[in-house]
Amino acid sequence: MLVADRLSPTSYVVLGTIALRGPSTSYDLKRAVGRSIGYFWHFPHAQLYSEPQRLVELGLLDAETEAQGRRRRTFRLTDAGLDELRAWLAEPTPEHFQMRDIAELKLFFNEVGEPGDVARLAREQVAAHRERIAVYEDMQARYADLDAVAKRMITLRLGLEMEHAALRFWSALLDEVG
Amino acid sequence: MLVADRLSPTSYVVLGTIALRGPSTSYDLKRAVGRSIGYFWHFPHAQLYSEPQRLVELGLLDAETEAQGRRRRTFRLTDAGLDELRAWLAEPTPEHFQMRDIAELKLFFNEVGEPGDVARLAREQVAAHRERIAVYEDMQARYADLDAVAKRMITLRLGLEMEHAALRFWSALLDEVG
DNA sequence: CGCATACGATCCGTTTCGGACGGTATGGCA
DNA sequence: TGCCATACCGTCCGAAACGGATCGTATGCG
Repeated sequence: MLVADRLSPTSYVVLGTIALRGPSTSYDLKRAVGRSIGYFWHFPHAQLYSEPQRLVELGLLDAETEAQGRRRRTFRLTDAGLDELRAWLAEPTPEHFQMRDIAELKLFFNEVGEPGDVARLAREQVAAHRERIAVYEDMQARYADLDAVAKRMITLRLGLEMEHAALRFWSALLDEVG
Repeated sequence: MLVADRLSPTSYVVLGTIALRGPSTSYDLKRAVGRSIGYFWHFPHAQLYSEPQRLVELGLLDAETEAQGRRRRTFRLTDAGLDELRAWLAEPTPEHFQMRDIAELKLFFNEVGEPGDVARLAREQVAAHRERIAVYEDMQARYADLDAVAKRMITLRLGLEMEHAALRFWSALLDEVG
């Protein structure tokens, strides 16, 4: 069995984050993911504890446990791990993105609800997307000139495009239904 | 324990789809979801067989089994089920939408890859989003004047906004690195 | 009549999920 | 110095989600 067959997107998040930050504990990963990828890829933290262990067993990471104190486990990329990550970056991406938007679901079923529901929903969504846009713009402003992270920050532009698209849609809908 | 606490978005997809189409078998649900919600909310078909049964136990659906032949089970909404659905439609939606976009993940980690990777990725994504836009536009054209489904088709507009946003982003990126 | 194909349903092992919990270090204050 | 509050850090576990494999049933066609 190919190693790559045993890997999920989660695996690559772990490999990639360690590649970017250097040797990391699970807690480091948790915080790093929370501040970055977490915004566009939902992630239960428990995975950041189990997944690295799996990757060690597959030979893509190795681990070192602190001698005393908390006995934190620090994971670092092996050569095989880096190769695997690079291969993944180079290969085609057949899956289309997936969305999970409760609001869109509610909108789809709006016929069943009360007349006012759609307007309330739209108002809420407008507010939520505005808020998120503010967060992204703030991040962009704070990191814009840090060369070290500039290349990662490009995903923020995609996030902003998406948020603006959603905002446009819900605003227009709100105009229509009042 | 409140009934609503035992419900997931999946539950509302089932309740909502039955509300829109009337009494349905699991297979009906599977096809209906595949043609509509499936485009913006990923769904393993097995759930459409287990979830209705759960909802029967919660009193939100009731079921009738064909006497002979395939003994299909047809599910219909109970009053409690309709109330539950309506309550959900009326209540606030605190969660922000979630995306899962492998391409965005790869872009975030692009520093680790080869220089050409980003351009290849962008080219792929441009093609994929163009294709999806064509599908949506086709659906829109075909159903535009069917009053029966017009209200649901509004979610298509949101889907199109999202796809165009993604397309804009990847096209611009391609211009920059391509 | 027999076979190919689409229809319809279920099973089951694996992975994900997320919330709850429990232990550990640190700094401040009494 | 000892205690407490708080942040830090890690794990567990039941419940869903997942998806692929499988299996019976009807239908149409040669």
